[in-house]
Amino acid sequence: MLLIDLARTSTAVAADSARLTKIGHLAELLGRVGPDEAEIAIAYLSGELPQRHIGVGWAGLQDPPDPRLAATATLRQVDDLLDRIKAQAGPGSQAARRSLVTELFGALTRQEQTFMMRLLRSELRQGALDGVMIEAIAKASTVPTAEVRRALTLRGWLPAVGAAALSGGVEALRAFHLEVGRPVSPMLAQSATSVAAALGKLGGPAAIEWKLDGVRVQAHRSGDTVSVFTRTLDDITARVPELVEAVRALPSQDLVLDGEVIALRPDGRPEPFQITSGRVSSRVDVAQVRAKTPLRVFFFDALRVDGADLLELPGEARHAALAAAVPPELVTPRLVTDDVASGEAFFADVIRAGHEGVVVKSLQTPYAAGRRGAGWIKVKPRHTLDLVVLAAEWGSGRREGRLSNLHLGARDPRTGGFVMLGKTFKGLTDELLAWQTQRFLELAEGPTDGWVVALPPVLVVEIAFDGVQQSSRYPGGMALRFARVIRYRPDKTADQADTVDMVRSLML
DNA sequence: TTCCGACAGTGGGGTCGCAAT
DNA sequence: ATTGCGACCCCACTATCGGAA
Repeated sequence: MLLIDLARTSTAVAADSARLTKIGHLAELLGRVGPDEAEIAIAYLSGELPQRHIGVGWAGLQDPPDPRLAATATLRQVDDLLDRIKAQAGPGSQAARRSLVTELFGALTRQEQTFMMRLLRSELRQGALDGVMIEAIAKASTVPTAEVRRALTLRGWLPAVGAAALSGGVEALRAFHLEVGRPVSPMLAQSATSVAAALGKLGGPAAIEWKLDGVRVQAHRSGDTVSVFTRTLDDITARVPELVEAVRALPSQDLVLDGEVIALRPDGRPEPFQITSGRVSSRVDVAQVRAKTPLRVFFFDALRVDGADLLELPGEARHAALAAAVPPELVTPRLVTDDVASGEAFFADVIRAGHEGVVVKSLQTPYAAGRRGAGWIKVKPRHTLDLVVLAAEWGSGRREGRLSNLHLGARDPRTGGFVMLGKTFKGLTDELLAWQTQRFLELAEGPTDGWVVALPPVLVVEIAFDGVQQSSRYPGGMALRFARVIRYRPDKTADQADTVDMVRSLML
């Protein structure tokens, strides 16, 4: 199949906002693709690459060569070239990559170039990714959607699942099963603003667990072989030897466990996320960083114990299996209750202990891998500050032509100026985007660089955030974590905005 | 007819490791 | 040694479609 077929389908998918129409276009194409190119087609049209990553990003895609007029590139040819790009390593690899990228784009028409550019930048913008592709695969292979989802849960990679469905139907999908050593898409949580709200959503007794501010891990054990995977299914076994040892020391020889690793201080309080993240990211001299920053693991779910797949079991049964397989010091602390007051008290204790929050979990729901299932609801405390808008950046995609990303500053009483603490684009409605674009342009002073519009510090905006972290990027040495807009504060002037000292007092 | 679950899109800060300068 | 870049950790929120209620 030719790349132009995919590019045309992508254009058609993007052209109509109706999901059923998108599914129709995608299914039509999947009906035409040969078995040897099905994985490539599914990957590209759901916004990913069979190679996952090829070491080329935004900077490596500048200045493509002139497009060709005739479309001749096949999926197989493009895939081979991406393989070669990914394979480059060592001195001279950047130049080699650049030259191969030029070769690739030089073989494409304008429409194909646009498609490839978006794909490689992870900005497909056709209103269809995995979720829509799942439906298209089901339609093209006349298989129930639930069967595709089930297989994806267990295999973790849609192109492989889709190719199987297209060539072998339901039978081929049924052949996918939980395999020790191959990661499962982890179950995700929804959010609520309070424990009471979370309990209300679930109705009835629920488990309230510590939410640790660390890195999600999925540990697999088969005999002496232990593998550890992240939320995105990357293998980090070599970086977390303490976890490998802990799992190997368990009596059970056959395990798949879900949990979190985190660096704790000697007094048991958590290190800032930056410390845990840095430790888990380190690949060189692991023994050395381990001695300095040991990791602890806390498991909260069991997907397999001693030959039994537990995914379909209710949460409480899975937890019972976990508690039987793992000693209590490796299990995430929890409270099972339907009493709002004791739940809120538990939450307050967790926050006092320095942790991120809690996850309220249904006792009934199965492990809904890869989806933000309604069975898990996270609750975190929310801080707010009144900050001053210092500048704004032009948005892209559906925010093109709108001033979107706000630069936020706190008042510095010593200088009378403002200290930037970070940016945010979150929490803005279309209406607010339109309003602020107009208002900012009225206020803007002086020329802009076409990207950032500087503003006089007069507008006050209420910002929610999860915490203050150390920063080497911003002049105050601190930045807000997960900042989002709550509302503008027209009732406040800039000299009533919160101060850097107040922000600094939150950084502990 | 209204409600709501799921999805896609739009980006945020920080860290590490590698290649280039 | 320092800088630029890609990849990955953590992530919040709104708009939209279409099935559920």
